[in-house]
Amino acid sequence: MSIKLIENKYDHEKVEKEIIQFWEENNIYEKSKKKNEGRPKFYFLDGPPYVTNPIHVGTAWNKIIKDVFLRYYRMNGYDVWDIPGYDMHGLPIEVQVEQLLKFKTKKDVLSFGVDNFISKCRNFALENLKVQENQFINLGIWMDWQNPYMTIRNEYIEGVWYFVKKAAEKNLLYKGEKIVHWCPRCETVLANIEVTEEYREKQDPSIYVKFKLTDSNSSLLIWTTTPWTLPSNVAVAVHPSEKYVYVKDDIGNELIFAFKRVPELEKETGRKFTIIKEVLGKELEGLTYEHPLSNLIPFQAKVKHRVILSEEYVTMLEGTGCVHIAPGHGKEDFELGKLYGLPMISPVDSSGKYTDEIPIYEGKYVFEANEDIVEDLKKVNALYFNTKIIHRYPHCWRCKTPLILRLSEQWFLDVPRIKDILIEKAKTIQWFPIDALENRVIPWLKNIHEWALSRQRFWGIPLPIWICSNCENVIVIGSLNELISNAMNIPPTAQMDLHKPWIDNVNLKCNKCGGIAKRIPDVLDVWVDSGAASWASLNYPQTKDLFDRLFPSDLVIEGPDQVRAWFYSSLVASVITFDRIPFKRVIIHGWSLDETGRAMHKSLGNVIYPEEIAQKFGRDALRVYELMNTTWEDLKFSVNSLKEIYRIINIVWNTFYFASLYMSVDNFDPNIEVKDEEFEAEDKWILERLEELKFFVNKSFEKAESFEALRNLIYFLIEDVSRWYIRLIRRRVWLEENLRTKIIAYYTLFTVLGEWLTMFSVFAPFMSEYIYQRIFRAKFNEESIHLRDWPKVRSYDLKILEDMKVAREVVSTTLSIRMKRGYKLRKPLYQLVLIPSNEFVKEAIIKFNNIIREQVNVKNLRIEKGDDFRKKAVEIKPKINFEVAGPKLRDKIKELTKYLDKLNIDEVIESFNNNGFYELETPGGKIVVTKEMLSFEEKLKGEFEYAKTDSFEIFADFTTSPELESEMLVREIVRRIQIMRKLLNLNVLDRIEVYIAVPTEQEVSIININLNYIKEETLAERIEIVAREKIKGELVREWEIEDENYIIGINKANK
RNA sequence: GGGCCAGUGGCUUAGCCUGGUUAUAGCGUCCGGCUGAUAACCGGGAGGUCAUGGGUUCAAAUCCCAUCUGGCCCA
Repeated sequence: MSIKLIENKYDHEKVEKEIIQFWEENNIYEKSKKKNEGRPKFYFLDGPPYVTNPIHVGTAWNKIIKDVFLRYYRMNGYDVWDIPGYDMHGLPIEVQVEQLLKFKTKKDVLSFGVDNFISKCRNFALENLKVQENQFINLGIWMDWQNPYMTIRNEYIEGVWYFVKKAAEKNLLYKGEKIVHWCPRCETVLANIEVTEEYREKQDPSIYVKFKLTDSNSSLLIWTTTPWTLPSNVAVAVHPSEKYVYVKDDIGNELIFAFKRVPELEKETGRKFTIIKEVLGKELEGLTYEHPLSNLIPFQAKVKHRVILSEEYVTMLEGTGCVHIAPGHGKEDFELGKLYGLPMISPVDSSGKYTDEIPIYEGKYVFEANEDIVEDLKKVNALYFNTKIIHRYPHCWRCKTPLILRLSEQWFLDVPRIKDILIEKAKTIQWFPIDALENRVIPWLKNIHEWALSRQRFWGIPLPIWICSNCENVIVIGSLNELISNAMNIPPTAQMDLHKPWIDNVNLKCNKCGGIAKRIPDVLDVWVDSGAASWASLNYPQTKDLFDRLFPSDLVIEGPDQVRAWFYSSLVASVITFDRIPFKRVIIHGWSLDETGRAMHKSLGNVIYPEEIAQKFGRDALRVYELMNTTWEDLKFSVNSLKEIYRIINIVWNTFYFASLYMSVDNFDPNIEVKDEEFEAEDKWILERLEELKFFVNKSFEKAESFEALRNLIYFLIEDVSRWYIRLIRRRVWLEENLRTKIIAYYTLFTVLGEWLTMFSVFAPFMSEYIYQRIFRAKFNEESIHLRDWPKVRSYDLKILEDMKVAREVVSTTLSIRMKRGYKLRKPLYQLVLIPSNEFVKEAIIKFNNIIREQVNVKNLRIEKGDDFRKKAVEIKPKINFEVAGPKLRDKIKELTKYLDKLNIDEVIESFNNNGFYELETPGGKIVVTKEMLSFEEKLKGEFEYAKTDSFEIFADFTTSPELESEMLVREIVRRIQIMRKLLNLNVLDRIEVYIAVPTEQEVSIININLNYIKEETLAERIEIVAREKIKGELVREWEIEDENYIIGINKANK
């Protein structure tokens, strides 16, 4: 196989189209897996994306990071388990399906038929899965797309059941009455973590209400923003150690509230309060009051309303310091209710409407009832002040309905009981970034509450709990086998599907009394599904071999929101089920924001989809752009920055184009044998530099810092290969014959680029493959770059790396000196004198003196000691201090001025140092010049320029000569011919004929002397110097060189 | 209300853990140069209250405290 030419312009569309097809037709992904079968395992666990919306660039970033690590481990010889997963149950899908079907309530679902609804949900999930799957594949993400895990499959459901069963065995599963966040539209409980998603602005009444004491004219003043909870009020809480006041306002009301709230209340209500009496909160305990609506609400007549104490829940920061307590509709209220044995009243049904317990409001939606209640309070003169407030209030995260708090019976997981174990286990997981454990994970775990597992919905994993209708025995099922062996009846279904409604028809035989046990109708919180992924995705407990081989996962990678979500649910589930951690290593990546730093939201209209970017700039550019970002910092997605990356990728491409151009033209055979001593200094350097790079890249991957690896790779290619190494080997590459040194340069470049590309392929798999196929297949056996092994690292020579740094510094410093002087690079510099600051620098300069000489175009390079050379280059010029010398020398000063330039400075200085003065002999007599009369200025001699760095000083000697001038002229002419070759679009190998008309005879001889050089440089067969009117050629051009006129004509030579 | 992360020229960013000459680089901009990779490349200039205010220290972008802005999380 030979090295093929790649296009001179990077065309991402062509590249990616071809490579996608290539991978598919040749099953490259499958081969990359097969290669490592039976070798050490690497179990990657995909955090399943939820299958509703198409992915955006943030979701893409997540999978792209995963892809990089998967490729890295595959290339390092691991047998990588890489199935993707999808989270497919839950309320979000139900809500979207309901919207499609135009359903308004849960009853609509029931009348539509649960089986029909379930099948709609399943199809919806599967369709969305397909959309996302195609998007992922399209980005070049290599996962086992043929075998994804889906939370809706029977085997997966069993895995989740297994967890519930274990929880039950450990007595962590219990049924309890709790105040829960409830969505009145979806008619189900929501878990805490679902609620915090959606705090949004809502306008509510803000009312102050008088609760008149039973045996006094005074009223407790309470404040609430939820009037609809007032019918359920049974108590008022006050702070025991805060001061409370009895006041009279300017219209005769007698009120009781916290002293600290007086100023705020005066401001808000516009009333003036006169304090009558002060008491401590605890003195109010036990006072009884009348519920203002007791006439309208039958059960309120029976309640004994009283004042209770709470340090914890009474704040002086808002309200009145007298807190309305409704244990059926508030978490704190509920806690206090239990403590004081208060009645738990919750006259609101699952759809958020009042029940018949309150006949006058029966059937009314609570938020709509607010106004009625306010009116009714007004009627009985209990409403003290009424206004509106806009505050943050929880809403249903899917349907955006405001939530209510409601007492309800649910199944809970007693997580707080295993809190300490969870924290201990979390500490044995390796978290990236390392601060995440202390700063995010542990604080979250310290703060956990019980977990409400049950949902009163349809599209979810059925809770595997059966209750005996006879003896109320609770049976929890942990697998399909267990279900079958305990079932009284398995409904005949062609396809057994563990979802509702099928499962609801399975009755079990009670293992205590033999009675009939029926399943509770609830499904599981969808967060439980993914929490079991670490084993359910391996079909455990249905089959055991995968689990035994793989569990626990070696790596998971997700966003910061998963600390409280998936990382948490996985930890809880795994610890409960196996007493083991679910994964050993966690990488937490940042959040994707738009260019201005705002989170991407559909509603903000700032969502960017990967397809748009891929189409414009290519998948590799998107990947490289996202992967360059520090993984655990937020990614501000900016198209402008992405364009920069696109440019970088172009340089990468260009570098490979350069290689492919010359190697293919020269038919370079990369399979040659090369001996160590054949390498030139720059070859040795780049090869050592490559080793250093490999070392850095590996180290970065060990620290999970793939972004550092990538930055190092790109820096190396641009800075060291493209801008330096290739510049150094140019002359060797232009050599016409297949000289050994040229072959060695090719060999070196081939080696470096080959290893580099292999590492780069995990980041930019498409272009890497494309280039590999054309250039590197000529040597490497692997059918695809992705079947290659990760390059091996050896120890490397640091000294040569340091030496080259010195050489590069010399070159750039000298170029900058030339620039200052306006001295063209084409014009050779006479001499460069370097004064190294130490031995090490000196050695480096000697080692790379050829490179330096060539790069700065200098004839002589000398190394000198500083002081010696300074004398030659620096001129010391005396200056007369007229204000000192004038008065003393008077008219003789003219004489001194005349002789000033002729003074022997060394003599003068010596005399000054010895005597303090100098005697100047002039025809007009002696002049005594004192030290004070002269000052000295150090000045570089005209032909010198000077520069200094930490490592060396440079004197550049710009002395010119006819030889240097002619050399420049020759190079100028060569350059003009080269431009003309380009204009004629000639191939690098095409030969030409040249005709030149020059201004004077002098140039004729210069050109004649250098004829061979010009021929070689320009591939000219013939050069003729002719008169201006005799110029011919396909292209004729007039040129100005050093203000003189030349005419050049060129022709493609006949073969 | 609480916790965590970030704030560095017009833009994107390195450095911060482990304090130490003149704060990194790219883009953009201005000037110049090179070029057998040629719609690539190189050199130089201008451009900075290192978010703000305190503190520790001989010395702070870096460590500590407070504040502001944005993000994430919790209540």
